[in-house]
Amino acid sequence: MEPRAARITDVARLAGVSTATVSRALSKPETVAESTRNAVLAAAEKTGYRVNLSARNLRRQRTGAIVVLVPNLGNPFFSEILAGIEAALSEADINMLVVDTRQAHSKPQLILEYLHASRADGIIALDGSLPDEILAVAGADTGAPPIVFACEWTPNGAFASVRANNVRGGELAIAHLADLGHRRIGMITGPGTNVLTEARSRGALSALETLGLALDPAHLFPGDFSLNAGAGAARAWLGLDRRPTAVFCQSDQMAFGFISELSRHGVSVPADVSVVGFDDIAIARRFIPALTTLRQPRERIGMTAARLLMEHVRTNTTPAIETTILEVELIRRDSTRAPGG
Amino acid sequence: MEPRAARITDVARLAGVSTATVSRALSKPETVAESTRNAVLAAAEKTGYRVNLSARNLRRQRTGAIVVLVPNLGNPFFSEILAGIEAALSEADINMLVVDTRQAHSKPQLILEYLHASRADGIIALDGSLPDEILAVAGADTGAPPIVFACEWTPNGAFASVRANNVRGGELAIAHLADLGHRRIGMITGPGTNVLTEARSRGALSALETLGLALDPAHLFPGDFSLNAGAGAARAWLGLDRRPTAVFCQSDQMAFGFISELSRHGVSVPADVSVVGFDDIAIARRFIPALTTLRQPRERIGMTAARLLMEHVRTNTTPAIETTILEVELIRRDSTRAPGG
DNA sequence: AACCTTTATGTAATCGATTGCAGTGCGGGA
DNA sequence: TCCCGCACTGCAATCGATTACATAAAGGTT
Repeated sequence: MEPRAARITDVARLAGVSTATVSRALSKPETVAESTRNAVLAAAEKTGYRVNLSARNLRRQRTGAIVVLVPNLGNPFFSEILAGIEAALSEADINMLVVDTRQAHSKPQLILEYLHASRADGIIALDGSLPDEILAVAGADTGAPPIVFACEWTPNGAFASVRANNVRGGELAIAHLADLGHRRIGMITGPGTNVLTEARSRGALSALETLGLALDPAHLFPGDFSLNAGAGAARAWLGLDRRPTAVFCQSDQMAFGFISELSRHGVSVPADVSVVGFDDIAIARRFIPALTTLRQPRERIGMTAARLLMEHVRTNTTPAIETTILEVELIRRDSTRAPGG
Repeated sequence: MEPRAARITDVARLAGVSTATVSRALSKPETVAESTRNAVLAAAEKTGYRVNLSARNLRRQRTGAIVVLVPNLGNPFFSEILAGIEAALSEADINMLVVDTRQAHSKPQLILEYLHASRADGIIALDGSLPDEILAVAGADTGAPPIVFACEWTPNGAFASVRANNVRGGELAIAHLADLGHRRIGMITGPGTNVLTEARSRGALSALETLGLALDPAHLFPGDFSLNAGAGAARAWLGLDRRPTAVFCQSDQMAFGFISELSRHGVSVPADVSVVGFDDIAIARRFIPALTTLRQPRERIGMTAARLLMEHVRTNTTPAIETTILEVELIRRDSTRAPGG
């Protein structure tokens, strides 16, 4: 047996009322008489009625979903942000659609599909480097759904965003190393065009300047946040005559790659070189050595972005270009110590 | 200016045809005359028309989305599976809804909402321990959407699933350690009720038996796949008189926790004890020491599950209770060596 | 008693696209 | 010339729920 799914008319008939009353009894219970409400609820229960969302959404002109644009779903860095977003959305009974934007540059059409009110009520972008083509559509007040950036943001600053205080993170990393007595400090950066790279670098450079320390260009290792980039930087470090005694890695992943590759060449952290990471991903406290790093509240960033977006969805407004900055925290562990120890 | 979004009637008017023709020109182009088709496409382009999905879905009686039930979105283990699912779905222009099931036991109603045809055309469950209440509904042929399990599965085996050969993984882990000369082999398991725990343990135990080795109950450390569980097992290991010379950890995370905690107590891997993990997550090759582990093709598991599900969605059939098993591979790295070396 | 509120419910239009069925016009075969 | 079939296209019903508006009944006021 496979009975057709119950519709609102079935419930109405069984309860002896009109469909309008059923609809009201379920979504605005206080507007119908108690006896009627009970009859409707009983009938709904009996028939196993569940509202048809396509019909509701069509009528209400909304979708009940927001989409999250993730630069690379396979990267575990994003999972906690997603968890935060999901937690906030599920409270409000809103669905989370997840889309990987790896193809965004080759096939922007694919992503553009989502920037449309009939797909989603709003958008959270975790990817600051979406092609201009897409940003233009998202920014125009052509009825595209509201958009909020989380963690990353766009260089032109044309959208609301929720993010960590990356500049401060860069400052704290350098200040910590300098406190320990380091004077020759290197840095492994993210991708050159990335906004996080720029912010963390700016913080680090300004701290160095304040301290009267210069950054030797040979001690600046360009990376891309990945394990392999860290390993590559390690090989560059090994090739130097005058090596930095400490290195600020702009992501934990790069720190792991760096330490790991050094270890293979018999160089030990923190004995031979101190390392600071960024992110405080779960494994950081269990790496060997446990990694000193900057914690950014990824789950909270996700939740905050989701709440901000929902607010705009609810009030049907374009998000003001506001930037919410959440603080980072230096977590001291075992990968840093005084130089030459 | 915010012009109302173009509807199909707008396109029809501009192209001088009926809405029926517009609809056909867009979704079954070969059924309309070429000249008409061009006129429609031009009109669609000019008006910026995008089909309204709620309306289409209502009429077509489908949702164009499948939902993925994730036990804990914050756990990075799942991100690669999600990436695989997303890749397969996006090819077919199907959306991926992600839902965290952490609350499934306390509020099964919340998850039940999704087991309904008006929410999603199908379901992929990454969580083998959904409450019976939910499984009953999913299994009944009450019009609930088809469901496929990925990575995990249900103990009663009542659903189709795609998974790694966990039993074989357990066997390979033990065989590898025995090959190296280990005779006293311990094991850190996952949660007692988990199907993965059962399968991996079964493989390990049968391999031990084949080799004529027994598992000392004191060498069986109950865990839960987490970093902390591994650390806890390390403390138990340290407390033993006769310690195993090798330990098979049923997840990489536990292996990291185990190695890390041992390291804090001056015990070194693999010099003092060999360790095999399970999963081959990205960091495994960069841990210190690089982790010997069993690779399971997580992305491929995700893709395969998604394709299987889509097939059933397309043909509108309940998935036969078929089990697709993908092979695991032993990756030899530096955390294992001959005992007493 | 007449009139006004308030509360509860029903009627029917509406959201936007799809598709079964019916028509139209044209070309070819008998 | 007549008829049939084919290729297109249009008409209008349909998917299922929501909600503006109308109506009815009950209660309150003067």
